[in-house]
Amino acid sequence: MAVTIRELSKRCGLSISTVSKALNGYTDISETTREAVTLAAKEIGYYPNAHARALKTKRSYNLGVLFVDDNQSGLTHAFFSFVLESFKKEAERHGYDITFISHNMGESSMTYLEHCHYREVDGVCIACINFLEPEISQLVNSELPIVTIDHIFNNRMGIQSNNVDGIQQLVEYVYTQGHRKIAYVHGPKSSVTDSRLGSFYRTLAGYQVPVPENYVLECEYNDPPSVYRATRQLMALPNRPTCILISDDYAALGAYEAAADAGLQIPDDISIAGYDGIPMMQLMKPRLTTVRQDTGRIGAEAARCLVSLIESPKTTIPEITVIPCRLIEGETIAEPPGTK
Amino acid sequence: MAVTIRELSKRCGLSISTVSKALNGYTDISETTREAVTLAAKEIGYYPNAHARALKTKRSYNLGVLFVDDNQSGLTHAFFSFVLESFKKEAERHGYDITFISHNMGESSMTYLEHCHYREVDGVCIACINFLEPEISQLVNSELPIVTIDHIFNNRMGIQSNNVDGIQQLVEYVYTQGHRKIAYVHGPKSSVTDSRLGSFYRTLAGYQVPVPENYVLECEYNDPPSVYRATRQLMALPNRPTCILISDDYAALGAYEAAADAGLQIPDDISIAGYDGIPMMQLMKPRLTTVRQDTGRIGAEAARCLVSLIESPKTTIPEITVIPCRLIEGETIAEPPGTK
DNA sequence: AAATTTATCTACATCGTTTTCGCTATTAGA
DNA sequence: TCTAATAGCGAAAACGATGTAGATAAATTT
Repeated sequence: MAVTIRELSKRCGLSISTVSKALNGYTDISETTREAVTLAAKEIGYYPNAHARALKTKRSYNLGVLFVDDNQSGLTHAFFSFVLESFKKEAERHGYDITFISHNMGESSMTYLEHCHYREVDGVCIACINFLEPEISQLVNSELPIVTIDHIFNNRMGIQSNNVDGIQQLVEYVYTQGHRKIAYVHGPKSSVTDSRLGSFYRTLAGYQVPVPENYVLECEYNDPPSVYRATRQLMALPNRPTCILISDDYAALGAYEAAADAGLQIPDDISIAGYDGIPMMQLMKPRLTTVRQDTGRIGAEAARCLVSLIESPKTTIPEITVIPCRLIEGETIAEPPGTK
Repeated sequence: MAVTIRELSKRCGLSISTVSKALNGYTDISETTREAVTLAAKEIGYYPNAHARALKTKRSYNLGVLFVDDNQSGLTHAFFSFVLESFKKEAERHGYDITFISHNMGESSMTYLEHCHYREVDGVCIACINFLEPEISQLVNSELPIVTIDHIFNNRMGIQSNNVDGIQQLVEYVYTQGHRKIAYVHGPKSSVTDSRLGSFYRTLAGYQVPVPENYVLECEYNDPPSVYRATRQLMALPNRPTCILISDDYAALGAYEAAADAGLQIPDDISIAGYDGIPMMQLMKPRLTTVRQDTGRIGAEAARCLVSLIESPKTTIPEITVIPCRLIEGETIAEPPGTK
């Protein structure tokens, strides 16, 4: 059994109130008793019971994490697991645990918001989800502190990777390498996809490079098979692109496979690039050229913002935090074949 | 604000006690009022506050998860993230949320056990950790329901993949493919490593295949660089092995890289195999031959055991649950060069 | 008809905290 | 020397639920 404040108070020969106040930094406690209490607390390993405290203070020191991708990859998501990990680390640094929000607890199914209320989380981080679901609106319209990753709701805090700049860097790079026939296998419609796709078109337009309609295909994020299919399709085109940009690093595995199955060498016969910069793809042969998103900063920033939103609601924090990203030159982009 | 039982009771024109009992299946409540209460609860979206309930009942419906690997990969662990995901799913099915146990909450650092008490978790799942740490002993010697994955404490419940059988299948397979010079790059000392290593030696002894001392090297789990180094070392041996078994799938990426850097083709010049069967490595070219651990069952079984341990402490559950695994024939094992 | 049982419901203590308010000394002010 | 201020502590009421023990009315038994 955990030790309670009552036992601690007995041991110190003080009232419960005094002990509580001593531990919580109230000023009407003498330094000597405070020290005595702190010491005794350490000795018997006292920690205030989180539930009792939450009940009284309405603060659970728990952050809800809402992360549901189309593939249900959950914790196994090749990219987001990194964001989550750093979110969690930063949250812990501030004294918060995290709780995954879902809507199927036991038999009873609850909405996301109900789950949040049930566990009384102090705030929620929403990431990588279908932001149009009504359940999400319910949550976003609630009074809960919320931070979103990779999506912006008006008057809600958001963390975003600089997708426009990322794609621009990437496109400029492949253009500089000599590519003029550049295809893009992008993810399903979402604000992230929109920024990247927009940046893709804009940058190429800047170079006056035309983009045939059939050079742009949709696939699922984090889903190699769908990229495999799209890549095969592109490779079979009469006017085959010399370079294919893929929605994300992990899914790019599908492109590696497609190339191998089509008998094409990367990058000699065809160039490819990913997006995300997950460590694993930097171990591939050839090393994937990609844009690294700073998962460490994205997650940590999200946690930091959420915490400060909770702990000092007045402070005006920038609505949207944009995290820079940077090109990683791997080995999957070469000059297009026949160049010289 | 979440809606409380008081408001619900007002709405129903009943006392708080009655409402509580109606919702908790007490028999001294008439069917009609029970229905009225349940209906009203649904209408106004009432859920009992988890903290208040936990405070009173001493049950938080929260499971602690303790997972700390040497590399601090945390949620990003290529293999364990799958186990965690299925653990979480199964836990949720039973109405439990999960909480990650750590020892650095905010400024104050607490032991794992203190964190468990603080959050009043109903039970703990321990996985992939240095099981010798004193903090772990403190936890294991506590009164908390505990289930371990891949390690057995006496009189504690444990879930284990059948490592002996897995390695045996693998060794038999490579032996059948004609290999006689088989090396093993294994993980650091642990019960899992011991079982696998033991099975490795035993199976080869059964075939009367000698294992030179320098064929067996230690590396870190989930750490491609250390496997890279070990593999390079093996490849540089005068009496080079024809086949190298690697500690785990993800780390095997280091072997792919090592082979490429040494100018060797897999599997033509050298055969390799992994262990775990994570999906990602089945997308590699060549597809990794490995032993698939059933992460779905391992995680789910761990959750199931833990929950039944919590909810019906009397039931005698098998102390140790062994989950079968199976060989996956990929493309990284071929007949040794010069065979014919 | 009185006594007893049964069926429903309610009052109240409780879980472990925090926090407001009041109490008692002691110190300072006049 | 007497009053006012202050420092340090404690009593008690919450927070939102559960669960025991009791209350009331109706039904049954004697």
